[in-house]
Amino acid sequence: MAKNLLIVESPAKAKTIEGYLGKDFTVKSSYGHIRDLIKSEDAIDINNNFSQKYEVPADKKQVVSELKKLAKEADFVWLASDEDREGEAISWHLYDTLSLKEVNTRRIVFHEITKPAILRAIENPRKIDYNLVNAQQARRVLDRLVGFELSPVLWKKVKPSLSAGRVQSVAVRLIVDREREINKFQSEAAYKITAIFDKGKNSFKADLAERFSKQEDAEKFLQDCIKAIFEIRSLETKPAKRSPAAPFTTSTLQQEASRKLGFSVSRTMTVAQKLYEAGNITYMRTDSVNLSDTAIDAARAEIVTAYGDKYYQKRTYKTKSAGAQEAHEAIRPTYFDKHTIEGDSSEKRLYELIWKRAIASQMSEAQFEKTVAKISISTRKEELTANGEVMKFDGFLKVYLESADDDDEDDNNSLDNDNAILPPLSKGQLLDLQEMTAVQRFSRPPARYTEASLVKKLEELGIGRPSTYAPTISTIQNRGYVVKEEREGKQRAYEVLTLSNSNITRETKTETTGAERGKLSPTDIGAVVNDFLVQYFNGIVDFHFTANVEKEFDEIAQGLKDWTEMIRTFYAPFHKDVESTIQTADKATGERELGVHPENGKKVSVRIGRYGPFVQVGESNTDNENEEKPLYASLRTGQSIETITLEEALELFKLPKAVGEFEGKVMKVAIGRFGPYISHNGAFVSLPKEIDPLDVTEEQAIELINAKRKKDAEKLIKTFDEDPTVKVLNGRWGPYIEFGKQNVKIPKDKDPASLTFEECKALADAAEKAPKKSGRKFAKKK
DNA sequence: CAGTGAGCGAGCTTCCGCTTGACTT
Repeated sequence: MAKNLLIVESPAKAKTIEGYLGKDFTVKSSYGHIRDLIKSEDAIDINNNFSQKYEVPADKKQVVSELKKLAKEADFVWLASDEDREGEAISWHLYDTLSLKEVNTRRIVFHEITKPAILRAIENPRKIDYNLVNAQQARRVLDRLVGFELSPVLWKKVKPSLSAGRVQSVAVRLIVDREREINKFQSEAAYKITAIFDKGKNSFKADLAERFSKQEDAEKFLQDCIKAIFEIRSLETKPAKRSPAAPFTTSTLQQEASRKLGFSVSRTMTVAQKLYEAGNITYMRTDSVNLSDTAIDAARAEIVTAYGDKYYQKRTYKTKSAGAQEAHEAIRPTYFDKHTIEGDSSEKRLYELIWKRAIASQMSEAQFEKTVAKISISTRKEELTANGEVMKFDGFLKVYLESADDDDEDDNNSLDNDNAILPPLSKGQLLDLQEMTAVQRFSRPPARYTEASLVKKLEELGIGRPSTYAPTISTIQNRGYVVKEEREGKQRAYEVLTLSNSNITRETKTETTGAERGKLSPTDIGAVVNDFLVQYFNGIVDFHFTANVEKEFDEIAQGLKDWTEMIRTFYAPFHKDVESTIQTADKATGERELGVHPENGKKVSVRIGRYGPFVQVGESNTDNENEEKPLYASLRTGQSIETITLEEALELFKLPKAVGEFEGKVMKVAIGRFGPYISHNGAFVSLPKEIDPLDVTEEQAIELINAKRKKDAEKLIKTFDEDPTVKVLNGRWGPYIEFGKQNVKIPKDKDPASLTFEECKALADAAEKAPKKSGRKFAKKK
């Protein structure tokens, strides 16, 4: 039996370290935290210095008992969890739960998984740092108190099962605020002037910094240019340079994989996890941009061999994010000489991205020569500007260029042609105008957040951690606060004036604007919950709340502050707010009056109900028995109680409507949870997007029903005489049986075409009896 | 899933941060 037990957080790390340490060491993993606060409300005793009740969750029992057994047999136990607040707490929980003794327990830390770093750590053991543990307890207790006191307020005042927390509620707030900025935004149009000078390969572009908001001013400008003389008044050339970006952290990896590979934040993490477990990259949940010395050496060797000395530039990076705890290295390839890896295409692509970014981070800067030519116009006081850029040395750009977010590229400034190459020019040179255009451009509203740009923002605010960015984004979507949507763009007309051959022509063109994919927008419930929290708990959803408490956690970690004192100071007023809100606040429904019905003069209003947002026509609580009951209609997907108009709301009452008959049964069009559909004789057919549910014709409906039947028939493998509702079908994941409301997968060793009814029944019964594994948390209510 | 919205009340929901699989009609 090994004399030493060393415990780290991650099993992949354990494997690597075991290789470095030889047979005197058994290296095991705790799989993260092994204990947590008990689930019930009495986990924290408010009246007894916030003392906590912990338990080992069911899925950690096995890990703990194995570690306990090994710890008993070992001479020394080395606690090697990460060197940050959470890691220190993990060590303490291990110490406590495994009943370790101080004499044979060692706490060690390292920031990189390299042999020298591990050996150095083993030579420098220390004791558990209880200040750091206390800081973690403060963090844990604060989050529990906030989450478990705020959420029930929402259950009472908004809707059951909702949630609020220090991190998620701010994430939702960012998205709600952004949506309102967009709704409020008034687009302004202005004419942008661009000129093309000279011919053939000498031709180049120049533009005007000023824009004209009135068409007649733009036209006047072009008019003035017909007879003008264009002369280069000044010519300035200066060197410019560009430096590589730091190697990836979790957040920057998520952003770049989203922009360059189109990965969602959670997909990036799943793929990165595979790369990590296969030993191809370092740990993927990190806030550090630091590379180990061995990594820098390996990168240098790689760069010098592949590109030569002058491409190498040793660089060290400093983190910019406020809350960084830097327990790990930056994300980098384990071996820089491994250019490609085994794996599926997403693993290969993500690895390539990581490899390039890490390599580029140790390369020399790219050098440019920037030229700015100012061109005077004899008939006007304004000047045109031509920008040119020539790359003198590519440097790091040989391997990697960081891309920018949508909202970074700004077509409102006049520098969007600064990558162009200018022909040889000289001061005083006269230019020959080929063409000049005045194009109507519109100012753009702020961009909606993508998952990745939300992560970026949260990181800037110091909210959330590398391990929680992806889960937080899932949470706010699962709670129904936020949706990720595709938005179709709208057509917009714009004017183009062209001056060519001393002649000005005018043309109206159209462009698509506002088309978006994968952007986050708030739901009505998200907005109502947000407004409620902002009104009654502004301190908690304040963007700086986390940053402020983090400062206090740091003081606790340094031993300068008592953690119970900090929590007490926070909790007293917070709890008072909770109590008074429960007492005084009205139920939040987001109710908004749209006006009165044009025909019967009844009040039309929208609000959130048990089943989501809806319109109501007429008063609900009438004292008069004789008065008619109000009418209700649900809003459609994409509509919001905040922006819906009276006209749109009244449209909703036109459905469901009968569109005709088919095979002696009525066909009805209605809007369901998944969009507009036709119902006919107990069957349902979704309407394609391009058909407006309000003007579906009888012919269209019949056609759609027949198309659906045909498609279903293609999926069908067989049916049975015993029970025609039981079907064997070909699905997206292979063949399955539809047995009543149950879908049962057919095992690979069975041929779907030759299944008998009895076999199907047996498979369905077996699936029914099989214990429902709780992978998903969407427990269906009866 | 497939057009619901009264009011009452039992019993449920909920946080953030460490980890990895199990899961997907």
